[in-house]
Amino acid sequence: MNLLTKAVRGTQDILPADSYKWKFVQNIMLNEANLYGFKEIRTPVFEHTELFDRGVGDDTDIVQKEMYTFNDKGGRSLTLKPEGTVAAVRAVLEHGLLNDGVPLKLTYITPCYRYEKPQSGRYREFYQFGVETFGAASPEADVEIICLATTLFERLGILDLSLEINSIGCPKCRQEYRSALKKYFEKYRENLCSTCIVRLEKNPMRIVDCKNPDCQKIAADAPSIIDFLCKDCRLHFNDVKNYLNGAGITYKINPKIVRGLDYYTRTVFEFVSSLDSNRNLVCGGGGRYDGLIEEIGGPTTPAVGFGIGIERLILLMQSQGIEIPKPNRCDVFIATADKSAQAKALSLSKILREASFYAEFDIVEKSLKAQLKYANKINAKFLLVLGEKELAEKKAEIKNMDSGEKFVISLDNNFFIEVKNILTN
RNA sequence: GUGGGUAUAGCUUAGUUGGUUAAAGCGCCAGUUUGUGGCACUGGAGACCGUCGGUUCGACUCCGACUAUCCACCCCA
Repeated sequence: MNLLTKAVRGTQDILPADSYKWKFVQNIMLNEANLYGFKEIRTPVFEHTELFDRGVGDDTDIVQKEMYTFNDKGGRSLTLKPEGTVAAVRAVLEHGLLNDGVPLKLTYITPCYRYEKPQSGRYREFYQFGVETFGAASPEADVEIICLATTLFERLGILDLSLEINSIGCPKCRQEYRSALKKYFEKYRENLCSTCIVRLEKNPMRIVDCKNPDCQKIAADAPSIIDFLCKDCRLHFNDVKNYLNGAGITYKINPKIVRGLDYYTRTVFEFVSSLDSNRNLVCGGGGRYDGLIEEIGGPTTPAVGFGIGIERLILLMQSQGIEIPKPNRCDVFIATADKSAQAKALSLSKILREASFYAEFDIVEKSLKAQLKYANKINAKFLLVLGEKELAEKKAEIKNMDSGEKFVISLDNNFFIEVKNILTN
């Protein structure tokens, strides 16, 4: 196929046959966030590259090899958002949103871009739903967001998601943990995989969640972050667990969750699904990032957030056979038997549409028979046929396409009242 | 970045050990006597078989490269 008529690798068109699903899911997300007090924020698709270097972290995979970075004609280095949080933080700082008092709770649905090899549930352009709470250091804030996520999944009808949580502490306790890990893994240096040998120097915490079986074996007995949490971090984590228990939210502690972005502190969590056979799909993830705002030049401000990939979510819903409500049916199709009736069809459609009924009439000059087939194809509830006879008598038949029942209605001033009665039973 | 699979009408697929006009279903369009859809029947349009090159008298079929796509790993949403 010609490149001219080909979508870019890793991108996809959402066609009319599917777009209603997106709308349904997005509406639920935004509505749910609103119930928790999150207000929508919209930020540009691209930002200054430095923002992500600083915010996401220089040595993360995302920054190192996955960003869509380009120079604009003014010589600025810009980057398409690889995730949503950092851009939201930038906007918060730029507009001094924190000066209006805390907490500041924001939500968004935004496209994100990462140059990765596409596969199931992974695209180069994907949509992310996110919520962010700024200015709340309390464990309640963490749990509120986890709560939001679980009710959201419930509302969407998704069943088999399991919540896994961990605490990766603050920079202080993490430093101790890091050196302990280093010491531990150093003993097994020659048995580690090549990437982990590099990690040993740069970021030993990532060895813990390496998927290489040899590394896993070694990591099984590695020290756990939880044993290295400082007093404050430990208390925070305990409170999170207690609140989750109190809220009846089941979870599993997974000390291997490290998360790939540099900015996380303390609570981190993931929602994992055992989709299909043995595949584990991270369907949503998030955590606390108390250091990020300061990192990009703002005041020291605690924050916690969470993101869901919409493509993955819809994939998951489809694999579970969850039915998404179909869009509204056409209320009335107005067919015309001859051209002289077209003007009337137009004006009657206009009346119906102005009253928020879904009405259509023929705009491609089909034969009457073809119009009826079309009405059937679009699954119209009612059919109204207009021709010379109807125009002359100012009366027409309207037919219930499901039952075949017919009613005579007038085409004069009483048209709307009579039609409305029939449409609304 | 690493590994594997696939590439035939809009969609889902057939295509026999390479042999002449490349099939089918769905969808689309039209008709089955005149102004009432669905069902059924009939007909029609629609594919240079991903691209380029090679082997051969002859390639959709074999070989190679490229591209695209899917899947897994890595990583992540």
